Amino acid sequence: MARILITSALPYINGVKHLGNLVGSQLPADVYARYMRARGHEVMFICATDEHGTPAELAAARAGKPVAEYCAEMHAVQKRLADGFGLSFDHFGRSSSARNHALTQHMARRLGEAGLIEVRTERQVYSVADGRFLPDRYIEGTCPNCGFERARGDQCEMCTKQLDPTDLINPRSAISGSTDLEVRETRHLYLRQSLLRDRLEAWIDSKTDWPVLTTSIARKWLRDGDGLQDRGITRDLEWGVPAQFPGAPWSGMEGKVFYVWFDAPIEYIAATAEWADAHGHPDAAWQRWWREDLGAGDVRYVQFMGKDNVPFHTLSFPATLMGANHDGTEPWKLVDYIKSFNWLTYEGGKFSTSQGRGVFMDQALEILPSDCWRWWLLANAPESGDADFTWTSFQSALNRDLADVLGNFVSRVTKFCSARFGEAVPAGGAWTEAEHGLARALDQRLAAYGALMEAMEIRKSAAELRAIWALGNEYLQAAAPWSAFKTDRDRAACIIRVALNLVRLNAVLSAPFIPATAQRILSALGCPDAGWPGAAAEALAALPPGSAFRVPENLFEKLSDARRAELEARFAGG
RNA sequence: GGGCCCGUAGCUCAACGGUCAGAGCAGACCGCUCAUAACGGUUUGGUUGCAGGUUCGAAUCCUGCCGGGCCUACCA
Repeated sequence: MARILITSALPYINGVKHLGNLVGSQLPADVYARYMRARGHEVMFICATDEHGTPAELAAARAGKPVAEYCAEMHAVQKRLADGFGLSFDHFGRSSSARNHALTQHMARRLGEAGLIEVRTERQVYSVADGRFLPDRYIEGTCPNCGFERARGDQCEMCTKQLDPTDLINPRSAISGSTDLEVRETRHLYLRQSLLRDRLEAWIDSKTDWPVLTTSIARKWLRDGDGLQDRGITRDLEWGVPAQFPGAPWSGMEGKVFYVWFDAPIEYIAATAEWADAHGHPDAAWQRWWREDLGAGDVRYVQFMGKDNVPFHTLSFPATLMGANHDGTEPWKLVDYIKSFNWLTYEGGKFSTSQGRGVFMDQALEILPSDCWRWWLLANAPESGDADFTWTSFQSALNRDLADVLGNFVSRVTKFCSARFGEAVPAGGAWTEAEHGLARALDQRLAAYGALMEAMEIRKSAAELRAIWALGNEYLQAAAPWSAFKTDRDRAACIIRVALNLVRLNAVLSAPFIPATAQRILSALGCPDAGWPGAAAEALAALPPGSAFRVPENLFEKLSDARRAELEARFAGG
């Protein structure tokens, strides 16, 4: 039995996430976690809301609420949606938790003691009307290069020129529109990650099995220009982890908080501590996942994220953990494998909150059960390149894969048995070559499925799973119990007994992808407790003759053309 | 500007130096009738974006070009 630590990128707090966000980290992480648990491994699956930063403060202001209250509410919303999608986090924490405050400050102090933090004075744009410093992209003005009037302070979207906010002509606050801006001096803490450049590069180089997408982004940052740049890790904001605290090896940081990207990854650790607290466990319970000197030596740590998160997870966060262990007394667990994803687009374009374009998590659950979404999203996860959500593709996956191939198989087997033998696994008959052939085919596919799941090949795993579902229909067609029943009742009983067991096996194997449906099947079969199969021949005999079942309601309702067209129109945005 | 990824059957993708380039969907034909008119089988369909090069052999490696996407460090 292995011990596997899994973290999914933290969803940002300022609103409900769309399907692309879901499939970019949390959903595939969930599949992996469920699979590993099913294989009997000890799993710790952690996620949390990422609650700090300028957008959170602005969203709270727009909602007319104190930011703490806003975040608490949005956390509850995201928690409810995560539950709705069956995301099986061991803990869904909050980056604003007391645990994260303490741990972030602890890490910062350790980095300070290691000489990896320095105070720098810089000049930033301050908006008097908004009462806050403005990040570059929150300043708008006319592009000095092309004359575009709504250029952002970091870059002009029209001519793509990189800008400095002070380059803009007629600059104004993107928040309030105020032109009452001034450049003020402010002091910030910088993480001197450039000092760790060589160690980070050696560490990245040692990860020969990582996806190209992951390592190429990391190398780009390590080598681009003058190499890895130091990074400001504080901001002039109200809401966050205070950068000045008792024991801090610096002064003058009053009124400032740590940068959201500094404290967010630390929340992976803090959320595990939150988990321990919630279950009344001592610190040792979470430390054995995160500290190599306290039991994490045999942990395999896997992170799931969208490609935009890669620089922070391959460089800044490892630099933080390496630096915090400068004297060898705090060996924090570094990530062993990073699974990164491309983007999901919507009908050929981008998801857009402002335009109401694309499907968001709350809307999805109102339309159809979570497993329908899980299945399409996972079977089409953006692994090798961006993937595109279309209603046509979604309809096909739902109607063909789920309703016809899987759902109808369960239906035809249970109904046939119910009508001919009653609602219990029938006895009689012995295996023939047809059953042995089925078992051999299953063994092969099971091995392939397992290998793909171990490798986190999500799409390929889904395709293999679908092929396993199809084996049931092929077997029934070849064995034809409806014919056998007329001449050889025992033969038909044997076929249906095997088929009912295959229904059970399908439920077990499908659980990582469509957990709710798997549970419905298993409970209909009266065996909610189902272990991962070994040899197919044994798995096909797990339900003994006489064991009672009931015919479940149809597992999946199909999506009609009319309904599809209606949904297409509803979410087209614009 | 620089960097990275992608471009394979009508559609979505697989194959990552080696038997006729595969699968699902869509299309055609045949079969079955237990089942959500569901299922099974057969089959049509590709000068692998373009042009060169390396190699006994290239979708796969190299060069250039065309097209699409992403990143480029104060959004997260």
